[in-house]
Amino acid sequence: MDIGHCSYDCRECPNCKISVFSDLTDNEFETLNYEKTIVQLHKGQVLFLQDTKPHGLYCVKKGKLKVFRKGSEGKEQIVRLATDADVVGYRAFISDENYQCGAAALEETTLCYLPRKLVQTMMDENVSISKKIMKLLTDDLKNAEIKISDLAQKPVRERVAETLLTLKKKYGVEDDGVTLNVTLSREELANLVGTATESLIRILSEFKKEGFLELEQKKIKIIDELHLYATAHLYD
Amino acid sequence: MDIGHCSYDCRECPNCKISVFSDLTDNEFETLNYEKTIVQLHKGQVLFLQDTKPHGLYCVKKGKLKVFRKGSEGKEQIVRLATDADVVGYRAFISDENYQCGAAALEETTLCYLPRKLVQTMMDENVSISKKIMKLLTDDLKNAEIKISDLAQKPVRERVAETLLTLKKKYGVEDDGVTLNVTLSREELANLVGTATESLIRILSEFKKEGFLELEQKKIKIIDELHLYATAHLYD
DNA sequence: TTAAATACATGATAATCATCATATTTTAAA
DNA sequence: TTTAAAATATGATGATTATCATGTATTTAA
Repeated sequence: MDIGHCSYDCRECPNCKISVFSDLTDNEFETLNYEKTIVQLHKGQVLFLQDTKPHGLYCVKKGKLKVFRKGSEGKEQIVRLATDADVVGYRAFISDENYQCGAAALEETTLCYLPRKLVQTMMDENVSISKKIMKLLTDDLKNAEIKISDLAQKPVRERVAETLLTLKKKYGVEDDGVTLNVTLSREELANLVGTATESLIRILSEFKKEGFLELEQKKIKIIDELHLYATAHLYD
Repeated sequence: MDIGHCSYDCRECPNCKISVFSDLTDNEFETLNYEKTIVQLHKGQVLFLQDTKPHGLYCVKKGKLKVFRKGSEGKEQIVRLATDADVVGYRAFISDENYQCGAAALEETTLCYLPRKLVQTMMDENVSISKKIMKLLTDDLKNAEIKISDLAQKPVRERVAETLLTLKKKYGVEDDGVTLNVTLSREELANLVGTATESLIRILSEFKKEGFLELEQKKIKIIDELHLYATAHLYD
């Protein structure tokens, strides 16, 4: 994990228009520029560990991360995914508790680290930040509640279909228009769906046989999106 | 669902000391008293339905509620429980979306309904309210994330044990010190655990045979809490 | 480049869990 | 109170899913 001081103006960051920090004054941007730290993560590297204490929060400049929780048997459940302009590690930070999830990079990722004091000052001075963090929380809670009812009610096959569609929505596709723009191992995909790795693999093969997908190593191409939607039972 | 205008001063409400509205000025209390509406729900009555539009939020004065989500097969998954001083229906309200969960009373319940405008004014004028709502959100998100990893990783038996302990923590016990202070049907318990009703019933019987519980109709007595903790695998 | 390690894949099997059937008990209604 | 309806309980069965075993492919490191 490389850490270095600011090398660019946050106002130049393309995410600043859509992120939590979009409505800052010039003064606030100056402070942000000065106080923030750049964090560079290689694929697989850990940003923070479950059960450790947060000292600030992270804003994703570019890259992809998984947020996961380890069960008693050591198996990890991916609870959420993050990408450009997302904020990670903010739940524990806001509620002043230890992280209950860990986070790790899915690919080369650049983040900005904002130390506790900076965030607190900004939240106190600028109401729009609180409001936007609240929006993050409600969105995350919404998705978490959907995930709960899915896990309790849908069979694995439906959840796999749904997960693939979620991945497309979250990370988009490559230039060919079909290849999911994210690289996950089968194990990670299984940990996202909430199933055994072998079951996930089997269902991917089924989907391939049925013509819904094409698989090339870790690359997944969504060929028949409509049938995926149908098997996911998303709209009924 | 009985609705009536305020008959008492919110400052008298025992929940006001611990709820979201603990740090109000006298002026704000006056407005609250005037604008709020009392809602009375009998057991089983619905407070709001999934996919409908929220117009305000509800503060539980006294009672118990379930917040649940209906799956495509009509089965409901209980996502959260509420009791005195809890706020319900606030996620959808804050993010200005339709309810994605419904809510219904588990017993005779009294709530205060705060209409949209009132809440918005109060949140704008009083920062402490936003902060406390944010705390609600982080707590709910935390619990939701735990529930996700439990559903994905723990077998039903462990989840039943954990659910019983959660119920004890949330609603406490009767004067005898062992009887759970909440009445749920077996189906509701199953919908809370995320399993089939028959499976839930079977495991309750197991726990009874093993001496962890005593069952008298809908009343559940926790006799051997330590063994329940052990089977729930909560601390490892 | 080759060997070792890791990830992926698939079959066989076993465990978990849901569903169906049915009986009993409890609750609600006539 | 009596009857009907609903909830609870339990057994039998089948489907789903996890685990284990093993083989193949892919990646990584020497």
